[in-house]
Amino acid sequence: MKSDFSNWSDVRIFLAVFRQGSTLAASRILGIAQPTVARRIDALEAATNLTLFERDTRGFKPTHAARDLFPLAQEIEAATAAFAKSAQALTEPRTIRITAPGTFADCVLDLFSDFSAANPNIAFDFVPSIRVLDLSKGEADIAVRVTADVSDGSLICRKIRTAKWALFGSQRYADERGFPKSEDDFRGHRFVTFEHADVPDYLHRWLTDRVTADQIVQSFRDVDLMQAAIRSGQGLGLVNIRQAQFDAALMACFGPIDALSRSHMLLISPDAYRRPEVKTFVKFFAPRYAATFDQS
Amino acid sequence: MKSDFSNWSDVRIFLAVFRQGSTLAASRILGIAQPTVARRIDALEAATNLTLFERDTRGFKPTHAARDLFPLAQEIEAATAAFAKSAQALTEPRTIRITAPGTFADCVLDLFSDFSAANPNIAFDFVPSIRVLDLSKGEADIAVRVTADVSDGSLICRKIRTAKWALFGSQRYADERGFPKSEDDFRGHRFVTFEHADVPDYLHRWLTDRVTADQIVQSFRDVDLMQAAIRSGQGLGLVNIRQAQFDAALMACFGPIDALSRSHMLLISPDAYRRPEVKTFVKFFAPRYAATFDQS
DNA sequence: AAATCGCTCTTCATTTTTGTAGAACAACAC
DNA sequence: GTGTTGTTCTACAAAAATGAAGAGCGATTT
Repeated sequence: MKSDFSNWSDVRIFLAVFRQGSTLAASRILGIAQPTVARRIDALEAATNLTLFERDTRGFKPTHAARDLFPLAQEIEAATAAFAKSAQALTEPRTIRITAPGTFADCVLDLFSDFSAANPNIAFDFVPSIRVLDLSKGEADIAVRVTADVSDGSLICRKIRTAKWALFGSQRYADERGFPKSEDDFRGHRFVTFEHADVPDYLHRWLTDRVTADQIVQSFRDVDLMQAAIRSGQGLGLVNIRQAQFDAALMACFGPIDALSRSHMLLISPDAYRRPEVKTFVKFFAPRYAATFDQS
Repeated sequence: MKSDFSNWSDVRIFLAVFRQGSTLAASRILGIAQPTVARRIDALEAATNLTLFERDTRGFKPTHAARDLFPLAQEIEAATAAFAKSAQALTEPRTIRITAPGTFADCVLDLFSDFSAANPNIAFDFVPSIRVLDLSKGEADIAVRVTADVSDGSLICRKIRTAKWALFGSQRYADERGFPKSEDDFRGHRFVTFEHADVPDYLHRWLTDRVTADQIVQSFRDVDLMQAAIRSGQGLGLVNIRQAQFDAALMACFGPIDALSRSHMLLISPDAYRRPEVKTFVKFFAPRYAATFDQS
């Protein structure tokens, strides 16, 4: 009485033998040796205390007990098939759900176009801004965040860029008024600034906290226009350091302003990072993003 | 990519680890060693191409994929439980379905009482006379038959008794008229016979085929009465040889009449004979039946 | 009547799986 | 701090399952 039905795989063998009518035919279907098939049936019979097949030289003929059990064995088979199918589905590429600050889309749209061209089978779903925490709850796969603090240690966190800012002016401005030497030296200088409802205003606020309203000669809603104004000598303005490198006319008054540094992070839920398509995307995205500029 | 989900037992392990949260706790539940549990999970992950658990020093934490798969694994578990339960039910003693000639019940009722007293958990179901063939279709488990021919070779056939018959008379009859020497020597003799609607009449017909109607002096509907008539010398009559041994007054005219020999068979379907309660019954019944007499 | 085919069973060497024992590590209690 | 508990790993030896090859046996075909 050691009825120990723990080897569930034996019902796979049972079904094959039942359907084929012989252990030899079953062994061919199952891809295992015939003696093994016979041994598994012996084991199943021992486990159930039943005689499942009538053996003779022309094959294995199911007994009444086996016929009774057959439909139940099929149920098991169906359940395992569903399990396997679902497991298979989980390995297949799915839509990558990504969340990012509002300004993000404008800046890196090209990157997504490029990626989609190279990987046409990987789709994206841009989910409206949600908290970082929600990543671990599975509401999104990837989040782009500009804050430095990573609240949830279970998330994979990849710093893809540190945006640094400095105060720039033109040669003409320098000739006329000179450059301030530090952020405590703004008296008598003139500034241009950038403001937009969709963009975090910490740059603008940093300026207004340090200069009087009449020192700000103009406020732009477009970065390029503001840069043009700086170039033409209308005032000093905050520009991303790497972006400024492409504009020879811009000259930094002094070094990067640490208080304005912001890390750009890619946060990925570990579950998502296991998915090959997510890995592929991150690998593609991170270096290219580092080379891009945005205002946030 | 050798996704070969053939070891169904691994979902048993999967469920235990999922529920316990650690391979060690799971190993205790399952009664197998912890490294084995961990290895089975590794194997399942390899088979499904999924990471099912996040390993660390405090246990195995299910991933999202594992959580998705869990309900399906439970389905498999439920199906195997149903299978095991059904298999278990098939091993438990069931009613023995028995079919026999009409006269049978009267003759061996005591045997059933005795058996039931000794095996109170084994029940019987007397099914109305059906053909032998129906045994193999599973309509009954055991059949008692008196014919010699066993049509279906797949049935287990046990000859439990050969009933032989001879013509008996009393000393007084012998003194008055002498005994016939053979069945061709019935002229001038007188006979008694037995007839009953519920009993096959081959004995009676054998007699009427060989003697004239006026030679039969009396017909009884009760065997004991007929035997008493023979004893008193009223005529000769057919009596079961073994039954006659108990009645010293009865004398055989000549040897057993072969044409009247009948084998009593116990036919058992192989499926039924595998059931322990059926085996027990047959073992009990066969020798006792051989010691009993009946008219059929 | 002989040959062939499709089975099952047995044996034995090989491969695979399992268990045991112990190291290493984090969390927690005292 | 220190010890204890609960966990995962890694070896390595032991046990078990597997496969290959071949004997034997009926039924069927030639």
